[in-house]
Amino acid sequence: MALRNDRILELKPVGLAYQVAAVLSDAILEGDFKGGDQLVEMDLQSCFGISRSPLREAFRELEKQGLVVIVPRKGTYVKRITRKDIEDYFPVRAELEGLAARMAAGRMTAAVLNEMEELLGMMQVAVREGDTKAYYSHHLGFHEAFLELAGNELLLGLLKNLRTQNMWHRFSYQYYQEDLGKSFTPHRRVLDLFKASPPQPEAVGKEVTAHINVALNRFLAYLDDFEQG
Amino acid sequence: MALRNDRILELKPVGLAYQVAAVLSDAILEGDFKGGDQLVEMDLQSCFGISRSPLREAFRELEKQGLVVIVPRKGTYVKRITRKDIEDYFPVRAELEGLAARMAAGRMTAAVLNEMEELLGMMQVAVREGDTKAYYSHHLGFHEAFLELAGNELLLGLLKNLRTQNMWHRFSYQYYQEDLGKSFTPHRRVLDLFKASPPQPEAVGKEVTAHINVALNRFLAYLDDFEQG
DNA sequence: TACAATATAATTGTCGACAATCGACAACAG
DNA sequence: CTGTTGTCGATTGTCGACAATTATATTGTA
Repeated sequence: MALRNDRILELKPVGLAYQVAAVLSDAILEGDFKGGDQLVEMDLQSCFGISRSPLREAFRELEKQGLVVIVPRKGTYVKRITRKDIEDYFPVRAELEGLAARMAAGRMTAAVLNEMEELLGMMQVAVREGDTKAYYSHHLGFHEAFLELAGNELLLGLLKNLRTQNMWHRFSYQYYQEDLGKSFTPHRRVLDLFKASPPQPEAVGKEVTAHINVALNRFLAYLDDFEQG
Repeated sequence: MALRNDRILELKPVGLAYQVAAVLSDAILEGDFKGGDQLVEMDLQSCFGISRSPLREAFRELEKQGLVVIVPRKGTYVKRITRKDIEDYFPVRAELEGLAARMAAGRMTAAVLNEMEELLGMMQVAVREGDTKAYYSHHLGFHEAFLELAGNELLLGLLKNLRTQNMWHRFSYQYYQEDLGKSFTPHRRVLDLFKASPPQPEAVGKEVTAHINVALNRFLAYLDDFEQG
């Protein structure tokens, strides 16, 4: 059998529902739909050229990600991001990432430390070059490095969901530039604490939690300007 | 307007999907389905006398609650509860409830204190009478009292989901009796700390977190006996 | 018998149509 | 003019049938 598995392009991942969910998720994250907009099944059906069944399943998927709310017999609406949502979000994420950091501190390895050091370096470069996209990407990797090390699947899943929403917040408010670089130093501190020997779980956890709560304050300050100015 | 808000009797919740989801949820919690069992659409369809569409939506609902896992093109399976699931679960819940307690401590009211005191009293009665069901119910109320007071919707939602899984664990292992009463004293301490003036958020948070992690150890000890003996 | 290829059955994925429900507006009674 | 009731259009909820995929059984061959 020569040439047997060359999906050149368009390899179907699985199921229309998941593909549609992915597309809609991106669309929402990019701001193609505004908060409060109703996702009308008939419209999207003709738009995608598919039936309503996979669409409805895609809606359920989006609801799981917290991007929409499904109101029975009314419809599916893009979730509105309020200030309170953001105020609620950060403390929860701060606490969970702090927990993850504590757990990771006890099992830190040289390999992961190197990986984080490398990512931190790339973050610094991204700051110098003003490349917000790259900064965010490496920033993401930095956090994921110790989250996975923590080895708690439930925790990992929760934080993944939360991260989606965080990305959404940032997109929604074009907060990128303001944040760029401001969070570099705290990450440096976190990594240094991870290097401590013997491990200092409590200190690392505190630092991570604090760093995220500081990010909340920066975000809220930005929101104040945004709302008033 | 005389008689304006008395729903006399249960007018239809909404939608077959939600009703089915509720029934299946109870069935899983009660152990009518074992972990790993496949929920076959055709079977349940004829069982409930409905179509497959609402069933599939109900599956998505159950997945959101963490009771099943949906494997594309394979099927929907009742989640297997492993020891690691439990080990992962408690620290996360402990951390989040600790956070909720800290937040609630700052806004505690006499009304809520009284409510918690009353619930604690009923828990004690339940212990004396060996009424596990009542104990669990009041225990639930005790926790919910300060969770709601925290005023963080996201946190409340996450913990509600987690609680469902906790209930499931207990059901799965018939852990009820062992636990009965063992957790009474810690709750007494938590409530006393909530009464402190000025409020001591850190102390309350620590106590709550610790109390839940102790519960984990009790559960794991029980599991050891269960597995070996 | 062991193993591979094929045929068959079981199960999920998708579709188009019909029914139930909701919101808005019009018609009507007071 | 105001409040209630009825009708209509729009949208979601449900259904039964068909297509695609996966799992199982059967057959053929060494």
